[in-house]
Amino acid sequence: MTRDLFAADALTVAPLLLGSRLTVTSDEGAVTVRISEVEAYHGVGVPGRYDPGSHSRDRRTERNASMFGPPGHAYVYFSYGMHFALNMVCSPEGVASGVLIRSGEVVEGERLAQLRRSAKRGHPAPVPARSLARGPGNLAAALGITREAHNGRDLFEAPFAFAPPETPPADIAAGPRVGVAGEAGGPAFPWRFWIPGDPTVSAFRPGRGAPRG
DNA sequence: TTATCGATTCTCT
DNA sequence: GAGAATCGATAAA
Repeated sequence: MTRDLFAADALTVAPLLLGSRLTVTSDEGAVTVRISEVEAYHGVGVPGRYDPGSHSRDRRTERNASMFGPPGHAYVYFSYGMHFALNMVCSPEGVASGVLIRSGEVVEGERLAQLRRSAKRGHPAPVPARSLARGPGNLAAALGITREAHNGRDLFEAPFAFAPPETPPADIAAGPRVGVAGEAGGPAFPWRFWIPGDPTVSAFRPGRGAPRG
């Protein structure tokens, strides 16, 4: 059962998701991405180190509620007034942990992904293929993810479809998380994982007050 | 190539 | 009311 993959905590699961495929289907069609970059976030109830960078670090709120839900489901949040971001919920129900899907390569539905990205930007100039799902906001846009339609939904049922990697990546790189403030965004938390050399991996941006490393 | 900044709105304090 | 798990444009170097 591939669903069992998500029973472990996010830090364990995150690197195992690299190279996996996620499909989202809608009336408009289906878009599939091969995941190239992820980040782990640990919240309430996860054994081990306190993660000050997580939405669910202290308590359950209305926004982060689905991070406490059953593993193998989606946690979708709205960011900076204009972007959605997709997480895969890990750990047993009641324990909050999730893997943020940062980037991927569009392997199916490139035309639809391109249309969605153009619509969001407000002009029709195409974006380079490697940038279609580069960065969490862009990936969610390419897949047509919204909080209303997808938050809390099962990743193994429509409109989602999830498949683990057929052959895991030969190499995996790890480093600080992107855009996370303070120590949680520094080398003390190398909880970002990516496929080295993959052109779809997003650019690193340090968070406010994040230490250099 | 690196750095800074505006857009836009939701969530939590 | 402050700040945010971002993006893309623009400026500086």
